Amino acid sequence: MSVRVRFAPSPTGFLHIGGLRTALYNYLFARHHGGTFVLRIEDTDQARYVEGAEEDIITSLEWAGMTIDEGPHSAGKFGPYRQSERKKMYHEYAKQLIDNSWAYYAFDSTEEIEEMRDRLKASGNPSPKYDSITRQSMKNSLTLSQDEVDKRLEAGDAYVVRLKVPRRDTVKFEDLIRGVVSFDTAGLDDQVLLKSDGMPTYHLANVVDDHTMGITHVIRGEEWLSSAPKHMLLYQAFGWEAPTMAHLPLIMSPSGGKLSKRKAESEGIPVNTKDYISGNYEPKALINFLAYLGWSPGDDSEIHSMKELCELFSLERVSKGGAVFNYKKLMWYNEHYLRSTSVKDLLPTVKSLMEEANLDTKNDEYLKRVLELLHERVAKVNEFVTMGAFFFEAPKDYDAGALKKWKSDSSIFVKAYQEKIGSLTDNEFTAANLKTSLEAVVSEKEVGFGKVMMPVRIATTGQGFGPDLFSALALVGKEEVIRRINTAVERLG
RNA sequence: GCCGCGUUCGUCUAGGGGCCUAGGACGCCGCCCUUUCACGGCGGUAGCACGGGUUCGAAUCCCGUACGCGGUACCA
Repeated sequence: MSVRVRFAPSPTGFLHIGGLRTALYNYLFARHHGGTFVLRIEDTDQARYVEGAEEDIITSLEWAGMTIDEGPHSAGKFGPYRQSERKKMYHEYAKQLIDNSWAYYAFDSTEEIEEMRDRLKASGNPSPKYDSITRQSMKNSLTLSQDEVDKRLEAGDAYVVRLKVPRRDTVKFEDLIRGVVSFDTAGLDDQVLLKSDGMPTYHLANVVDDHTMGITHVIRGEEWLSSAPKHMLLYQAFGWEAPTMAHLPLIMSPSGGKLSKRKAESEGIPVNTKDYISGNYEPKALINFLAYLGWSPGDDSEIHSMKELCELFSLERVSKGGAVFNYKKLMWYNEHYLRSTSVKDLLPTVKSLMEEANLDTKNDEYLKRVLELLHERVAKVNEFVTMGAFFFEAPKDYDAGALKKWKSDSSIFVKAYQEKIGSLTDNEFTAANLKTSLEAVVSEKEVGFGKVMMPVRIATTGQGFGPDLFSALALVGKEEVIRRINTAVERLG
């Protein structure tokens, strides 16, 4: 049987980085086995539905380099791939469960259930549940007469369908990552399967869809582990073979706990995939980093393309414990991938970023030389813009940190240098000559190299760091360099 | 509270009874390179949660404790 996996997010917001990793592990597993990667949209919660979320999910997956084999916008014979469009199906299956005594109608209102919980709590029960014992005191098709049930149904009374969890049983199953896990059914609620708005809950929809879509492996976050026994019970109730389960460790925040939106933001970690897209991160870096967050191939390798990851991946090698998101390591990956991309390939991206920043990139040859000077120094593509803006326009202001190195005598040295290079012709305005000129000033004034070099750098680039100064100045050109020095002397004194 | 899952350097991890005086990577620190900042090269720092077993031998197996995380909804 060929492998079929699914990534099944609910469109309640932008695709979270944790969701992206879940998708990735599903994708890698599918590709490794030559299987199929399905995207299913779990839009059963109408209250939390967010417009545009589905598009964001698809865009994000594509950006990351995952191809969806089947999904709402891709071909597939198991559709529809949005749960809201499969509504009718869930009712049929729920009915089947009722007919087989695996589920029942329940007419309790939310208030009544709350009341029941309060009462149980007051009586000393520390964990009030809607379980096999409490259901006997509630209004449902198990306690009400058939007549009464029919009457209510006909009258259009609000109802839900609940799973009839066996009273005393143990649900055991093998998880590919965790080994055998077992749960006592006494701890399980009679889970709602069909909500009063007619929509199924996750539990019903998920099981029905996984089965009818021929899913062979369910790979999802650990937050689902506790509900897995309910799902196993459902498979049993339907008489279906359950897919193989694999519950992934969670991605944790550096301060502990699940990497939530709030936590991530307060710790400076972009949490939505779209933030990585707009932040100009390298998708290959994010993927490589994410793949290693909870998994490793077992050797000392660190760098792998998506293709290699597909070959190497296996669920057995996924670790069990939660993995803390390490932003610096992500940046290390980002730098790595940026550096291994040639200037030629970087050019179009940088060019459009420059244009977005309203910089006139002159010609491609010029831009290419700028990139060559900056290539080894940037950690993220957009830094080509922030670090290299001075190649295209005079500095608007001078970096505060750099200014500390602008001393009272700096203008003297800078002017001396200006005078020196003023005598060079345009053809002589080369990195080598610019360096010789600076060395001449240094020996004439009998000061250290940095005493002259740094002020010149600040005056011409506005920064206290950057690429080789002389190559940069040669590129900027004589006329402009002289003008910038004038401005700096005027403004900085 | 209850249920479940987990626990090797600060972080991600290798390790599945002797090959471990625990390996790699990120970070951090130092040195080299160097006109700045980086890159790069070299070196260093730091860990088997704790307590009991089992065994000739335990990071590796078993039990307990602690801690962490998840779940406990007509949310997914």
